[in-house]
Amino acid sequence: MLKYALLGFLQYEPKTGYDLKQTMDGSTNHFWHAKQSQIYSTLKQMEMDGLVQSHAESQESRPDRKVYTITELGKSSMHTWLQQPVTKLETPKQLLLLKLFFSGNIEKETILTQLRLLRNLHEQQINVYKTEAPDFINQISDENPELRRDAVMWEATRCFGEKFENMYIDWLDETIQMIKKNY
Amino acid sequence: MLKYALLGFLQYEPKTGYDLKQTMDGSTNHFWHAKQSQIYSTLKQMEMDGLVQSHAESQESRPDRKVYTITELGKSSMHTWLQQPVTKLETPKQLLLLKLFFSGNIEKETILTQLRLLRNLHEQQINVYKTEAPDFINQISDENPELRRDAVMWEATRCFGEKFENMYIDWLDETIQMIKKNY
DNA sequence: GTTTTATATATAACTTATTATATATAAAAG
DNA sequence: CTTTTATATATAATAAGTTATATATAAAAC
Repeated sequence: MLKYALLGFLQYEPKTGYDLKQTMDGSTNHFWHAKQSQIYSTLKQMEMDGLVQSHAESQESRPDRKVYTITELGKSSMHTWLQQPVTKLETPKQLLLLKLFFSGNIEKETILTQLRLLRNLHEQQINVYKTEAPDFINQISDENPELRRDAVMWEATRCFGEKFENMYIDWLDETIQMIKKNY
Repeated sequence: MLKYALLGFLQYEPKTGYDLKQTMDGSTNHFWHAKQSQIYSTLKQMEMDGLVQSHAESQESRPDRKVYTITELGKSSMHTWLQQPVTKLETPKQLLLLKLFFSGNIEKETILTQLRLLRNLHEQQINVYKTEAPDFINQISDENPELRRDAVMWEATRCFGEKFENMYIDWLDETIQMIKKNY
């Protein structure tokens, strides 16, 4: 599926693997991420499949930039994918839940410490969604009115992140209380 | 990480790869899943690493059962893992959010149809958490009082699933309204 | 002035996960 | 009585993802 994320960004403008990594880290990271090495090898595969085309751009004092441009095949392939609905529930892997599931004979305080540590991490993440993210979206949609519809979608994914983190913290608080009582 | 899921179940009793697949499908599936082939190859690797030991059990009219038993090394390895806290936020991949993020020039009705379809799937899943899952947990913890603490943990993961699905449906409803208005 | 960080690209080795396929039998369904 | 489903085990081929490493330069920090 990574190829669709890359095609998605290349629809706006040509980019290098490096650019794509930076862009993903700053936007889709909370629901789609990839390592640099995976982006490079996926781009290579995508060029072989005719979805993108690369050309070298020389720079004065840096190595050449290998800039990828989306092809017509890439555009139609992306469009087709976007039309298709998600027909199966996703059950993403959650390390914390796996650990908790088997923690029936772990000391009470060890578990509580783990849950409180995780609560801090999630609280930090909420602030990212509440401040950084909306600024970024408002800025883009003010400066580029033609991206208004895109910005609606970006805002929807930001909302999801915020809701998810709030739900997660609620659950952590309930679980901490539950373990205090019943354990 | 799959090995810890397998070790976790083998702590209760020896099982075959087939058993483990059935058990996972019926319990950890919403936060940890694996294909049969992955379970078989992971068990093989785990035996080489000394975490489990297998023995053949012959059956009258079926192929032999290859039953895996957890070793002392497996038990201590599992215990060590359970003590370690989760120190990084997980950002699980979500196909629907990726698709939505790039749906800025997809027809309104196409997106709304996709979101409504997904809403149905999540509503079905809520019922699983609200009925099937708690029954299973109550039954086990009544019949096996020594598993009371385990059942507390299982209930915590079930709660997460229920909360997650409720949050997801709320978000879908809000997003559907938002797209109706702003698109 | 030396170290660190950022820019920019890329590969090798490895781990993890998925899809497809193979064998074999018995019970249940049509 | 034929097909399908369930039980039970397993491998091959492929795809996806991670970790570690390599090269090269310039700007910024210490």
